[in-house]
Amino acid sequence: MVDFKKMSKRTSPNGYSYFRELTFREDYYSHVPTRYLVVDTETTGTKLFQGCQAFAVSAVDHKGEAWFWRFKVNAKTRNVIVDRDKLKDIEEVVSSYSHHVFHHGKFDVRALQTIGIDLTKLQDFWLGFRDTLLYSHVCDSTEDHGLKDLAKKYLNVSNDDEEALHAAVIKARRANKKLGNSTAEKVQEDYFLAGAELDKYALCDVVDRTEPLFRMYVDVVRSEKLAYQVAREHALVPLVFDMESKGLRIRTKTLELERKRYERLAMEEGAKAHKIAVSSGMPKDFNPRSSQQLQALLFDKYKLPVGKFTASGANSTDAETLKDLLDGCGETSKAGKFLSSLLLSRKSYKACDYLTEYQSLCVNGIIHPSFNQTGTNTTRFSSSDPNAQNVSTKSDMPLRIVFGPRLDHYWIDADYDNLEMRLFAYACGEEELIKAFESGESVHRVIAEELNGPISTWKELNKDDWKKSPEYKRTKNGNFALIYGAGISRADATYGVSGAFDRIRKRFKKLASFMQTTIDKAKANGYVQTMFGYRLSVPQDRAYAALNYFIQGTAGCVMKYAMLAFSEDTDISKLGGSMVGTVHDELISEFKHEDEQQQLIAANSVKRAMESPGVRLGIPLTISPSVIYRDWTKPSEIKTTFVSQF
DNA sequence: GCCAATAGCCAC
DNA sequence: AAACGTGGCTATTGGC
Repeated sequence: MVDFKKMSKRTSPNGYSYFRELTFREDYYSHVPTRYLVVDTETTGTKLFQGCQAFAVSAVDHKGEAWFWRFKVNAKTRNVIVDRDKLKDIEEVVSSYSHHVFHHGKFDVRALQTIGIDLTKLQDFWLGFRDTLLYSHVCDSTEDHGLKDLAKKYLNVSNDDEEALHAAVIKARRANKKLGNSTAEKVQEDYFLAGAELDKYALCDVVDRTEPLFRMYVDVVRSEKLAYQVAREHALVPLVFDMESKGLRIRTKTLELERKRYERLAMEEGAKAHKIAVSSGMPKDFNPRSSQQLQALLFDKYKLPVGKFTASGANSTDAETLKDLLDGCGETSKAGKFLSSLLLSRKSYKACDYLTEYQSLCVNGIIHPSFNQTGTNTTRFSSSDPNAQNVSTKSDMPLRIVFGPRLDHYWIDADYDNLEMRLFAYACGEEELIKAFESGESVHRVIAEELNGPISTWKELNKDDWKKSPEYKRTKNGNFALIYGAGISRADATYGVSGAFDRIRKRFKKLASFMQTTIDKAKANGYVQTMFGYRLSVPQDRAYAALNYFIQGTAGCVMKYAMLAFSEDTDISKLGGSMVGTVHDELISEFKHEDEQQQLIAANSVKRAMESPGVRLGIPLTISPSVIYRDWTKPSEIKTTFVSQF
């Protein structure tokens, strides 16, 4: 087992000071500053890179003195009409405090930038920055972190103000529409149309909600000794803020060409499917994107055999089911022709939808995904507008091709090698698996041989590439299922070997006992702690997920520390490198193109930064950086020379 | 017109 | 009751 107590030394690996620095800062986050200002903004929408702006600012200070400023909004263009005097006033008040409290401050700081107020320029702004959203996640990672929900739950503040505002906005929208102005998709984005209801609501948010919540959380964090974790989340905010500002370059020409290509394919195949459906007796307005109408055709008209069911008991029409049906009825039958056109058009629609979304969020060739520190139950980031963490890598839909480094720049794209499985093996202390990791042998293969016999006896062994053999692939999936908390039957089915789960537990005894202890702990305490001590509450009715929380949570922590290391690495800052995105175990950073020697320094530095959390844990986390010149689908290998010291 | 539920599918 | 985790986005559908 890893001796987590050893870590209390708070030493920092490879010369990085972030662990020590966070310890120093614990005091900041477990005490209420003597003077502070709570700030909130109201905006014309959430997409601040797409023209949405702040139109109102509310604030209250430690003494209870409150302010409210509001700007006019042009209802036609949705542009905020900025009043210079008010702006000056806001700046004067805000800059007279060294501590600023927000709920989701990253958003408010960005919102204020849209009207020309840049808080990040204030002296030591990020040091005085406090965010109740971050406190909320540290104190209870699983609960809803929305300001209204928290205030209702902990302060018993009603949502009357929001309901009144909502009603007023719906009314105002109708009037606005009559004037010929378009309304936003969501009611919240039209809050600027309301009158006094908005003013009241905005003040409530700071006076009755954020300010008292802040004081409450500081107490909780002090008494439950969570300040270190709060410090870590706060330390990340400026890095994430800069990462979002930087954004990813979109290869706009490729995007448009690909979008058109997928669109054409979607239309063509959709038309074929439609024609067949109508000739089979479906109405002329038959919509192949409707699962209900599909069910009527496939299971009522064609009488195809029912496969699996959806959560609510309907006959599933997902791709897996349709492929099975296609295998069953053959490609030449009417139903078969329909199904193959449908599958292709659906896939193409999907690609087209993604690309259309990217296009709509692209500004001057750059896209700025949000990375949300509190968006998951497990310390992972979530990403939105667009979600940069689910860009298709499929060979028949390689959408990563539309993302790439800026001109005269390259990316260092590095991901951890089998991060979660590795953390699992080391956390268990399972020597044989650890040995496999340290010798570079495939752990999936070790387990595959346990379940299927020696590799030489595998039935469908592909000699050139055993990783493509079904034995290997099934085992890999099974290992993931294990980490995800699968039960016996699901695990066995995924491994494709009956009794697989039990055999693994018998062979790897420490793995079995670690799984059980983790679940027991979660049942007893209501939470598990990652290897770095971040507390993750586990829903009581789903204790089986505890292992996943532990592993995924530890992996999430690894990435967060890696990002801290990246930002304090002097070689990287000398090269002007900056992070542009992360996909859970992958970190993408951008550097200006100079020469090969500098590129090697960049790759080595990224490797050093990303491996440093492993040094701290005593777990060798290996990463292999690659270089990207043109687009995200084409990494080229770079030989690094850096070796982490344990 | 508004909203929530449902289904489907992309990533790790 | 069910038991494979964490997310985000779009389209359809039906209730109010």
